[in-house]
Amino acid sequence: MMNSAFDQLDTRVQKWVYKQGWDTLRDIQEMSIAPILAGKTDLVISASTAAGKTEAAFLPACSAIANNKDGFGILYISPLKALINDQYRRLEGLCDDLDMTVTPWHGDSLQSRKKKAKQDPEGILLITPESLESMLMRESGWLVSAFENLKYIIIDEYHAFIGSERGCQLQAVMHRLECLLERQTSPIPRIALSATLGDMDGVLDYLRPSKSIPCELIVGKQSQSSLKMQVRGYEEKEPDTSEVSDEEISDIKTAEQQIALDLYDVLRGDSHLVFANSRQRTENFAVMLSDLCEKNHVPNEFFPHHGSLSKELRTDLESRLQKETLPTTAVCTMTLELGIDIGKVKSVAQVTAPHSVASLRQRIGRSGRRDTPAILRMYITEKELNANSCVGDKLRLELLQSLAMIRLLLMEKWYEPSDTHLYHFSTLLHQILAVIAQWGGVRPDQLWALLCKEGFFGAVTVEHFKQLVSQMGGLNLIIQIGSGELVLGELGEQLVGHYSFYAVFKTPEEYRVVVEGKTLGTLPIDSVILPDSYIVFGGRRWIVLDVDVEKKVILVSPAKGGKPPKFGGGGMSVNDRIRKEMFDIYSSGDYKISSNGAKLDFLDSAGKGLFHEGLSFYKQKDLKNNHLIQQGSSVHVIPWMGDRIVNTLYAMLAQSGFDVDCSAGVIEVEKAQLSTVQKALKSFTSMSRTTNADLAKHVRNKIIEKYDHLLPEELLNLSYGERAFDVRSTVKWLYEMGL
DNA sequence: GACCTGCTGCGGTTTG
Repeated sequence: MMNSAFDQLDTRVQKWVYKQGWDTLRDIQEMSIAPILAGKTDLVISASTAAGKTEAAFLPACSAIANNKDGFGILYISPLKALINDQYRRLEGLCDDLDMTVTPWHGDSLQSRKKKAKQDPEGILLITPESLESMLMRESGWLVSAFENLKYIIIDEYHAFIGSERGCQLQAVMHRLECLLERQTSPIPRIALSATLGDMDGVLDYLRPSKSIPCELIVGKQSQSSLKMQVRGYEEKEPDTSEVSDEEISDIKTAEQQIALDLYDVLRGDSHLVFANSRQRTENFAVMLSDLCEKNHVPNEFFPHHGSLSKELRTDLESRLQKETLPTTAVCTMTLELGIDIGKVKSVAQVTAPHSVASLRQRIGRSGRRDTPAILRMYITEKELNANSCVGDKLRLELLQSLAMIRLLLMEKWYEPSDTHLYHFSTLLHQILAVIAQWGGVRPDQLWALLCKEGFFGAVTVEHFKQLVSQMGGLNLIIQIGSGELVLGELGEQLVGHYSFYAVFKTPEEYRVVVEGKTLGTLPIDSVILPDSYIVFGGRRWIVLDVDVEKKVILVSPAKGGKPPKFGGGGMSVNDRIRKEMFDIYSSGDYKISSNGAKLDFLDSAGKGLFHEGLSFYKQKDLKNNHLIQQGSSVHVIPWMGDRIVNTLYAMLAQSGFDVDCSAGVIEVEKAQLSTVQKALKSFTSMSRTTNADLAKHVRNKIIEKYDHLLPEELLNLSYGERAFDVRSTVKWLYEMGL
């Protein structure tokens, strides 16, 4: 371990490292020491889970503040309360040895601990962006003294912030803090810890848009651990009700039931994760697998885990996984994708195509124990074909997308870049209110300089800003007083005064699901649940006793039967690169992965059958050369491009009066002739002066972010248009297609 | 055809 970087650490930190029994530091830990101790640059540390990012940041940062006396030396910001609690436990030992205080500070942390830290701020503060926002708004005077010796800001799970509303708020809050502490000329170094990211340059720009100090990048070596993988195909049969009796029908298994049987056989007896993509499917698989345990008279080891389940149910399952004493399979959504400490599991199963390549990678990373390979099993269902099958089914698009994502991950090492060019006017409105609340009154030019000029609402022009401020005046959110300063209006006071103000993202209204006084979790208010109906929730079956609309409570009692409720949710977006890869696979007729000159096959025989069905339809229609085909009375447009371009084509066709439908990247134009649609598409090439906002004018529901309903129509069209459409790329594509 | 995250101050009850 003797090397110069390690020698620069505080001796007590060195001793702590020896005490852990580590013979060497990991590569990222070693590389981080010099730049962090120098403290002249920002830093992005990018590596996969369990590569030691936390220590890479904290070993040198703690060394640098080891002799600080007054005030917090390190401000650590995390997107999750659970992660703050995990990190507190991880840092306790090291900080004990340094005689340094660590204070976890979020909505659920102890009042006593917060009080102590307020009287004697010292060492490390672990906090959420929302709690930091509340400190800025309510205690900015105290902040100035508590942070007077602040040396570092460490941001954990940085990829979770990039491009989102919370990311916007985080940047604004960090910048406001730097201004409050008058540190513009000696900026506080920001250290961002992140999973492997798609677009590194974008990430470096995003961390400090003003670029007042440079940003360095440290990337961990890709882990060499091997991966065992199989994709399995299933066909959903249409039951032929004419020739079989009712009894026989009940014997026919749906594809999901068959998948549950296969999962039961292969997973029972060890610990695994099953990612099922939606809360409804998660509940369904958890209960099917539990039923199989009951039927076979063995103890249940399959449990659901998702964001609508109560904290208690979730932590029980997390700690059961962590203990590693009982075989445990969690059927889960992205709640177990990253962050929380559950140790490693033997294998990961993915039911239906993953939402993104980035998330597929995170999921695989959860599997594989010491010296054993990671194992991924993917279960894909396609519908049995008949005379009425749609083009998407005939092309076997879900299977094809899964194959494309696996190839992009393993062969190209490609992940989706985050979208950092959105407007986020909703968050800007929030920040205007927050800054006014912090200072009491602010001049419009000061607001503009603080929030927009420095760059994190960079796409916002002075004109946009004026429009927004005047709209806010009209709505009585703010008032301009004689001195020209803006202060809170009546509605503004109301919003800012309620505790729900601090979070900048939108949350739907929910019912609580309660059994005998114990809360199992929540359901969205628009899911229709009636008394006496049967539901599946938390992996068990219930009958609904009562629905209290006033108190928003659903009372349940154990029962047999029932189905998982719908949880609702928005749409998803597939990137151009994935659709192009899908096109390439069918064009070459080969989905296999090349490795050292060999072709690796990873598809089971049923999956191969489905693949060849899709491929033969592709060839029959010559889709390599035709992006438009006539099927009966409908014309199908198949661009093999991402959802932004598909949405744009869809909107253009709809506004030209066509009857259109869209699914999985295929647009169906009903009751139309090929030549008519072709002519229409050709005419769109002259639409390059149409803006994304123009297309958004015709969209009915554009309310996506928390304060969208308070925005002027023009700004709402702008932000929705940029999110959903891409006219320029669409016109370019139309030209390239020779249209 | 989707998923996830967070916030206050105070009043009540339980525990040491």
